[in-house]
Amino acid sequence: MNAAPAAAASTLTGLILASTNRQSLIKSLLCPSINWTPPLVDTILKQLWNHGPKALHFFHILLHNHPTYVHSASSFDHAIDIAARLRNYATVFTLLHRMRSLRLHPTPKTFAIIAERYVAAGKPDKALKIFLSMHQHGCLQDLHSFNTILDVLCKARRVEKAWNFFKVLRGRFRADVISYNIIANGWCSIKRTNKALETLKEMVERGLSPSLTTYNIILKGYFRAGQIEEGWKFFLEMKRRRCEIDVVTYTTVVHGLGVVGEIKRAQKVFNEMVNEGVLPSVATYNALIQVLCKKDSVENAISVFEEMLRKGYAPNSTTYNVVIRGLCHREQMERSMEYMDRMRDADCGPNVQTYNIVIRYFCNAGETERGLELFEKMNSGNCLPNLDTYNILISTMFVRKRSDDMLVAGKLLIEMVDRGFMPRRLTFNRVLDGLLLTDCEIPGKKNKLSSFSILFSWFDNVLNKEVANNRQPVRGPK
DNA sequence: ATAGGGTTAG
Repeated sequence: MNAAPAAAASTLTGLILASTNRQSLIKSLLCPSINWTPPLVDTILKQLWNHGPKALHFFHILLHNHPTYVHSASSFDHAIDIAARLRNYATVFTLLHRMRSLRLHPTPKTFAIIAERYVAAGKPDKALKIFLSMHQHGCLQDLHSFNTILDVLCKARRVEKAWNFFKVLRGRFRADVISYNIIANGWCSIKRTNKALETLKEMVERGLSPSLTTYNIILKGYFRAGQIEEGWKFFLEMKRRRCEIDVVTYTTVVHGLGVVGEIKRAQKVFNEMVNEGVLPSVATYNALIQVLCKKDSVENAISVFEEMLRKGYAPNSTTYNVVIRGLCHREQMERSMEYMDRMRDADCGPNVQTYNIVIRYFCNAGETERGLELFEKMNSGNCLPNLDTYNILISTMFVRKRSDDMLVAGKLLIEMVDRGFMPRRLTFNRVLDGLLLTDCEIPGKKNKLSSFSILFSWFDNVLNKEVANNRQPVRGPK
């Protein structure tokens, strides 16, 4: 997308976030000078990702109140993703049916989204059920969608379930090398390298040949499971057999050696790849920079970062975040702030992960005010806090044992629920206890009691839904 | 959005 629509999207996102009155928001959004297009709507939905209720509100206004604009299938997918993440399944199915009535057919992607959110909510059987019912929604299952559902389960570490499902249906869908790679990678991700090898043995017995991706999966599996020398031998064997090893292979080895502190070997492999005619990618640099930060020195990491710039690479937000984290870790907060500025100059963030890193380090260093300052800054900019941000800040509010901090914790708790984030029950109880104690100790109870009662009403509200006790990482929009 | 390589700290 070029700059103009992106800027227009940010302005509109700001307008939606600032609105408090439904009628006036409708009026602003229906203003005839706004040229609504699917990419514009998609961009706004992505920007509102960490404020799900407002995102859905916006989507519904265009859906129900706009006289001519019709949502695209991709905007529906975003809205369904957001509703599913809020565990608002009634809305998910309403939108799904609405898509069909508008003759916008739900695609395999739509079902992949719903399945992924079910799995993240701890309902893998619902995910399988929605996959098996796809054809009832006018969307045929094929090998592609079969592989997708397997991957969704594996990425959420439900590998056993994926494997059982796979065994039942592999004949019907004519499982291919990609299906097996997905399962093997799943086993590797839970450090069961031997199960991965067994699965691949079965694949070969069924007449399918491993690909370079297959080998890269096993290579990574060894390193991930801490089987460094097995990984190294496997890498040598790949070279000896003249597999066309690629940038992914090298990146895996650089990272794998680096995380166990084998910095010299990692650097040697990094230098070797260029000689072999395989150019490092930004991800390769990120791997090297990260391991230098962790196991060597942040100065050496930064010199690799500078070398990367000299060679004409464009660092991405991961690169910056890795450097910033390294600096924070060495208590060089001011320098990490400089790298945040460089991110802005490069038009590459900072993103919510960047803020979470620096906020966490300020808070852990006892500089609560600076953490809160950054939180205010992201809130007023175009970067909305996520669940991690709230968890970091709320737990920080307990360390100083100050009554004012309890009030901030209460305010943050209300705000996060308002934005569709479900706090853990523990968080709820801590904040309530904190406020209760404060109320007993401090004169001028009146204000405290009123925030207290707001919290109680929220508490009821949330208990009637379903308090999330599981800490599944939530994947962002695609 | 059919598979493999970089992002937290616990």
